[in-house]
Amino acid sequence: MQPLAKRLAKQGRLVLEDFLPYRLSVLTNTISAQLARQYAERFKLSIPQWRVMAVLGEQSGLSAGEVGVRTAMDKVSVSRAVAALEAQGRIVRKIDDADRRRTVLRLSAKGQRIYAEIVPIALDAEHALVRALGQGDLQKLSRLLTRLQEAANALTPTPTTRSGARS
Amino acid sequence: MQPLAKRLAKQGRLVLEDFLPYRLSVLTNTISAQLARQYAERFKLSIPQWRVMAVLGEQSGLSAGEVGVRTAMDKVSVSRAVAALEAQGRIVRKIDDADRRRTVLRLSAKGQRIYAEIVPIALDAEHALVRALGQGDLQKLSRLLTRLQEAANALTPTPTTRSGARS
DNA sequence: CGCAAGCGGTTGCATACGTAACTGTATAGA
DNA sequence: TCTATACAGTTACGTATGCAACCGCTTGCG
Repeated sequence: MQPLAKRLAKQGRLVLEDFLPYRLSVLTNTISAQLARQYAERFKLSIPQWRVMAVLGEQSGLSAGEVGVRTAMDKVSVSRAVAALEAQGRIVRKIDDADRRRTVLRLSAKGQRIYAEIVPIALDAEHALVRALGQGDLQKLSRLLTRLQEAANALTPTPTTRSGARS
Repeated sequence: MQPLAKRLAKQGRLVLEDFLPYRLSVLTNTISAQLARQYAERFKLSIPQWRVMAVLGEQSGLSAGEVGVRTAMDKVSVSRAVAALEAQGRIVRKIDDADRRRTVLRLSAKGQRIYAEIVPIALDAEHALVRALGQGDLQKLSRLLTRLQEAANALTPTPTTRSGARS
């Protein structure tokens, strides 16, 4: 950690510590590990499960596929998270009558209570991260992340549903 | 994706798409998956292995523990990556005479050739990401990431060696 | 010395994850 | 209507990953 350094790889040489993908990876992992620990300890929730609850808390009645799109998770991850959440009695699954391949997902009453507990924790965590940034910095960060994500998407061969990930 | 949105979670509600840890996670995963694919296809290298080579290419003769610090990987990951790289004939392991618990690591000639091939690819990938950003944006991004990393470190209970991660 | 405690590194085990194959349902076209 | 194809979601399988126990070596202290 240099005090006021360039911190982006320079011509020709590659210094891992300054390499953007590496820095993003370490940062993300630090944050995700921290959040995962909290969710797991307090609610026995994995990050995929937490993501599913997060989208269902905002918009109820989505199908598994729609959840996948909104959480950037592949369908297998969604399927597993949904199965676990259902086993815990936190969500309810119902086969769509109009199309019996689809299942419609909702938070149960219990799931809603947990959701209500988790949201402030998540927002606090986010706040703790951005506390050190000014208001202008925050918007700048947001814009930069959007641009980087677009650039990253442009690199991937199949810009179909992206998958995996943490947080 | 809103055209010019706030994109950071607002008071009370939690919109996953705007939640900073989530956005970072998706971004990192997109990038890491892309890099991992390239390394794997062209060099049969995993990201942990690539990281080990990256630090040894910059500074030869480190111990496994030192590699761990510089790559933000835990010692198990380092151990496995080193074992694989040695099996591929890309690095050389030598027991330290002064302290026979330690092993000193170096790239082999073959390893150095591969390293020389990979560095420009990695830098190109980084360049493709930041291409859309201006020079000022780049420095801003770098500073923001540094601040966020510091904030994230402050949250973790044991600020000892951080682990895991991709890229 | 001799032994307890600590450190560098590895291995075993249990879990998480992604890819691909599979089940059941819907649908377009002959 | 019958059949081929596509789609939603699940299961199976191989690999990767983290934690904890472990092995050998070193060192501090009696």
